[in-house]
Amino acid sequence: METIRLYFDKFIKLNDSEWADFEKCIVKANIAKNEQILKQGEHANFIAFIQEGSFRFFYDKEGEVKITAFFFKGDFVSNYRSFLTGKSSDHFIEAMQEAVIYKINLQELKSLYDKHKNIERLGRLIAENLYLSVANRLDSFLFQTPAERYKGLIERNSRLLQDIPQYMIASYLGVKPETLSRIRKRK
Amino acid sequence: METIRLYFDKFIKLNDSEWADFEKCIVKANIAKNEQILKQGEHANFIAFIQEGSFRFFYDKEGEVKITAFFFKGDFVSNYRSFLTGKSSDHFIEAMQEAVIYKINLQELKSLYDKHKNIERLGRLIAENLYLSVANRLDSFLFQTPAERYKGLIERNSRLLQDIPQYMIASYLGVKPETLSRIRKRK
DNA sequence: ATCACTTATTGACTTTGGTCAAGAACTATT
DNA sequence: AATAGTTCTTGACCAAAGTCAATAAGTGAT
Repeated sequence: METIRLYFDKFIKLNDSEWADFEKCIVKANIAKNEQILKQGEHANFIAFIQEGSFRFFYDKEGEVKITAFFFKGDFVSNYRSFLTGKSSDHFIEAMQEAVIYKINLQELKSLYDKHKNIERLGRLIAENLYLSVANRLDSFLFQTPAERYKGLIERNSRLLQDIPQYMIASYLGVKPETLSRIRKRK
Repeated sequence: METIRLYFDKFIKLNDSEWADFEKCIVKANIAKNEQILKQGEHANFIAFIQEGSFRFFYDKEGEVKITAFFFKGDFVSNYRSFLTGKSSDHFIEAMQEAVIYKINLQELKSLYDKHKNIERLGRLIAENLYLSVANRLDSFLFQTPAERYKGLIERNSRLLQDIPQYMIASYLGVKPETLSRIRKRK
């Protein structure tokens, strides 16, 4: 548990009493490859911190699969919209590799927000952080071509993308697998 | 000032002492049409609440103008990314009509976060709220055609879009004015 | 090593939106 | 009302990505 505390320290350093309460609400889970930690139609009543492994966040309507996000080691994983609004998720979250996560439940997090100002602040910092990720991703669609998005993605994440099939990367970039194949060839 | 308090009450009800401190940090400003409240290259050291009027959030590189967002009455307006990261803004924010806003300075907001737990919470709620807006906008690019984006936009905002020229709406939707003109014709 | 299965590439063709240019419609000012 | 300046529409053509189908390459299991 101390290893995960170091990760949270990057957001905010909790004192021992705050951390003790926080720790009580965290549940460690080992996730098998291809296991789904959230299904379409469920409410995302948790947010989880990834200690090891990676996840895909995808939408599946009548066999048409679209990958909206990848989550890697060190990221928070959830359907944050569903988490915030209480509405049911339109996406699945599925482990792409064996994974270790620390889950915290929505209700418990809310009472931690009430109890500790610093955890309330942690909640703000997480929200701001997630805002920045999604704003960056939106920008990549507003201002970049698929080829530029691909270039940026591999520059930032080449190692993590190593064992992700190309058709999933294509979906994440918003193009068809054939198109990504052609993008890769032409440079 | 009491009218604006009602708006903030929708996020969180501040008690009189919290509100008194909050109010001290708020600066009312009257903005002329076409006035820029943030310029490219500046750091967005404020966040503002719109009491009246509307703004466009746009990027201008060598005459190529792209509208990334509109902000209306009741919205918070800023370059939130620049606000959070401290980096300079790559966008302008410009009033499309005469406007009345309440600005709060970044440093002052930070000390309010330190002083009042409820304002810290307000900060979280604002961040969560802005997350949801940008996530919805990203979804509109991931899952919708330009025609669907247009339909959704006018359904949600028809009144507010009344006096915005079509070429700006096209830019917001990520298409050229000619294309929007054709979309409108074909239905 | 072989076979089955999944993933990636390639080619031919279609669809959608972009580009460029001309003209029509609208607005504001005198 | 006339003019100038925007904004919007339309047409002809172009470019980029999608679709469909065939084949190649890669992966795992026996």
